[in-house]
Amino acid sequence: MTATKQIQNLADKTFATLCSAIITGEIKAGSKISEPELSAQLHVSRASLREAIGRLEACKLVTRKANIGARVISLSQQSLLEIYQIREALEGMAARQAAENASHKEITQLHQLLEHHNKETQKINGARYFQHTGDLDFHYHVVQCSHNQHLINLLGKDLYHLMRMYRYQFGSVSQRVAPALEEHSYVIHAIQAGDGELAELLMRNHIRRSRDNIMTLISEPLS
Amino acid sequence: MTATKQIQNLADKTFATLCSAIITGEIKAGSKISEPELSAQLHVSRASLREAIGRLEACKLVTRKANIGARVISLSQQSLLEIYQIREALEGMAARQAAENASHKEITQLHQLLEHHNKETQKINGARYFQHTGDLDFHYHVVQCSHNQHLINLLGKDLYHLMRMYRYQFGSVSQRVAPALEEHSYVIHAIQAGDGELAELLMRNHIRRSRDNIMTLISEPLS
DNA sequence: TAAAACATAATTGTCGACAATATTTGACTT
DNA sequence: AAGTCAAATATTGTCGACAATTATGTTTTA
Repeated sequence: MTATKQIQNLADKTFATLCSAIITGEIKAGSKISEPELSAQLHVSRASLREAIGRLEACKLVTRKANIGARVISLSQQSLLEIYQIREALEGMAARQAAENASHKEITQLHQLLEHHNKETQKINGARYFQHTGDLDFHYHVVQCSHNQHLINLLGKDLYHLMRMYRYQFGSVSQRVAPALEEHSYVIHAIQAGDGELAELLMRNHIRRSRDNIMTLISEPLS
Repeated sequence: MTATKQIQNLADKTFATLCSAIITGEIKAGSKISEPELSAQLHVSRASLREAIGRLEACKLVTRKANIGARVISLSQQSLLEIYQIREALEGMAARQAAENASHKEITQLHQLLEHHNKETQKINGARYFQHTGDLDFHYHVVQCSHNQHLINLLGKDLYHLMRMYRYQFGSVSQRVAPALEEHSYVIHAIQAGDGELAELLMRNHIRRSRDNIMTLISEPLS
């Protein structure tokens, strides 16, 4: 899909490893990160490890205190709410700019993506598939269409990991797969029509509904 | 004003030093960063320096390529435009949440800040003062009032330095100090009234006007 | 003369060791 | 027995050195 990962240094690989481990919960949320322990476990020097930890801090997956060390962030409903509010603002703007800047080719790809997701969700376990990759995929592509490089970096590199972490660890499979897909369709049509104002409005509504859904699921744990 | 800077390690200090140097243009935009040179100049080991550079990368002041090194970002009109668009979305949301969450005390402080800025701009060179610190100050405080910690970090720690860099190096003194102060006043009143919808709208308009002003000044350099 | 290939120099990446700080352990006092 | 202080231990911060990669400059060749 995207360009193949170019050669990367040890710190990059270590960052990728830790990133997955934190997102999936293999390294527990709220736990302390021990440099000697991890450095031995990953067969990496502390220097490379520390650089990796620095990047984890940059994308908000860990917090660091001087002379004390790094901790994986703790998940909370409040924090998740804040992230959704930021996404509403940022992805709303992304949708607006996508309507202004997306090429014909990109719009075609958006339609294809939507169709692909529709087919996938008809299969068994489609809901889960959609929840874990499909939805983020759609949002990712809309952001790309904005052609706003700062926005792409902010959402794609900084907030993306956080969102995935919450999906993995908080993530009950959503009951609103069908409505979400329909809302995606509306957004795409507004983008295709070049109506930035409408695209922003629809995207914001979509994210707000998604947020409300998650929040009620969390505050009333049913299982 | 804010809490006094607590004890910090060498990497922190080095980051602060480089941050200023880059923002003010002492280290020229687009120039390459030589680790041996800087490490000797600042009397700091390369390890500490590299950690500082990592943080510069995190707040987008430098870009890094594997095995090649770090470069200070290049300033461009396009990039500045993108930053303003992100600020419009993010600070609009901040104003909305400030209207919902700000305490009476914080609102009083906003009024005091506005009054202070009004007085300052009546003095000689007030326009320059306002341009370089006052305006950012107001926006900073509104963001604080949102009580959204993620938003505060994103705007305050990540985007703040970038904005200052553009102000310093692109920054002709604005001709719209008075209108800007008036717009600030409107935003504060909406926040005080608890009208989030209006506060967001007013803040977005304010930032958009500020953006348009800068953009025309840049594309028609008058001096 | 221009371009390719090689050798040299400089820069970034990686590592282990030492110093400074924080945490734990344990003895001692009240 | 509980609390406090001090020594001991472990963790983070900092450094200089070596390895790998990239940039430079020279020579060789078409």
